Amino acid sequence: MTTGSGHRAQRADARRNAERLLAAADEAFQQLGTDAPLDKIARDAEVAIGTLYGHFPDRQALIAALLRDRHDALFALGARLLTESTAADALTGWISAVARHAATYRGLADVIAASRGDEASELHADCVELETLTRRIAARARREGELRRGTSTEDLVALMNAAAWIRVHHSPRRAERLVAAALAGLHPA
Amino acid sequence: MTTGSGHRAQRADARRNAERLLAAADEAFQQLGTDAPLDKIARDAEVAIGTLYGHFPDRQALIAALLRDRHDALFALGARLLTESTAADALTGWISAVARHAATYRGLADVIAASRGDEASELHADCVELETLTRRIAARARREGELRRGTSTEDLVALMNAAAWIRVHHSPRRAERLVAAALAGLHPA
DNA sequence: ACCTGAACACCGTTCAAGT
DNA sequence: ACCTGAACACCGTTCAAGT
Repeated sequence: MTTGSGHRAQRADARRNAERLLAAADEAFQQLGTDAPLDKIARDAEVAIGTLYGHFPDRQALIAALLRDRHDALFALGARLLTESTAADALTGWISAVARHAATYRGLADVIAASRGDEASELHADCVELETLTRRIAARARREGELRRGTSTEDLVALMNAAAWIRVHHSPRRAERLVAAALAGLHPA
Repeated sequence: MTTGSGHRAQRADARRNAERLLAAADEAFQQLGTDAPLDKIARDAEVAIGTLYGHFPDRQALIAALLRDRHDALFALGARLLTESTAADALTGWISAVARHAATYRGLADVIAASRGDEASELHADCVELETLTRRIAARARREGELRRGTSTEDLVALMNAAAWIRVHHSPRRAERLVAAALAGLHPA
């Protein structure tokens, strides 16, 4: 207890390290994909490798921390689409937005797909939230005659992930064309 | 020259090693995906790691050798579809067959997509052949009013790869439903 | 002509020792 | 409370030495 300033100094230092690590990780993932070497990230952040593990117990934790803000923005967009757009616009807008998000880093679509089935993953809660929003947006589209009855939530999740994969491995344009074609094919008309 | 039997014995041995390596690689790729450890493959084949590199200079060479037979069968199917099926059946049959093929190993869709743009890849020639068949099957479908005019060969290649990705990361059923939806959406009607 | 395995580099992960 | 980096295991790749 004495002064407390020692504690504050420590925490500020730790916080600074965490931020440097996140910045380095973002750049590494952007350049090399989600399986970029962790020791390179530590080196770029100018901290020891043990410090990285101290802040982020595994690669997933690092990815989850980096996606935190993006996910919050994405979920806010989903809520807005549900109330402020037509059912059709909400559906196409949501699928595109999630596909764009899951293409933030090469390999992210694979990580997200793997987290869906893995309760222990630090991304699992985000996947559940994402699926819930997809379900609600899909339900509205179905109710208003914009989506075929047989189409499941997981069909749409698969479409979003596949579109993200195409964005990375082919091009954003191809991805958008596939989404447009698939949604046209899933129309009840 | 002497007897020649020495040479034959050597070659038989080398051939046997190559076959053991291919069998081990097939099993490893099937279980662990295309980035399975090469030293595990050598160990399972009961040869030294140097022997693996002697036969297959890199991972791509190993994958290419394993796909050789499958690719030949796939190309034969493509040729058959062009002559022995309706334009519509040829298109759906081809897309499904390639998607199923590219999902043989986890990670194979990524390898194939990467080989498309890489002339140095040992799989590049196969990718070109695959694209040529896709182009011809698509051209016929377009001519016979089964495929929208704006649809490019690469759109279809992207669809096949994405379907393969979904087969692996979601399920074959989702993949088939996406292909059906996308092709419906790409119909001119 | 082919095989072997030691050697080196690289990366993930832990932990005893420091402040 | 946090940081450090040595230590170990694992994997990719090469190559000198063997047959």
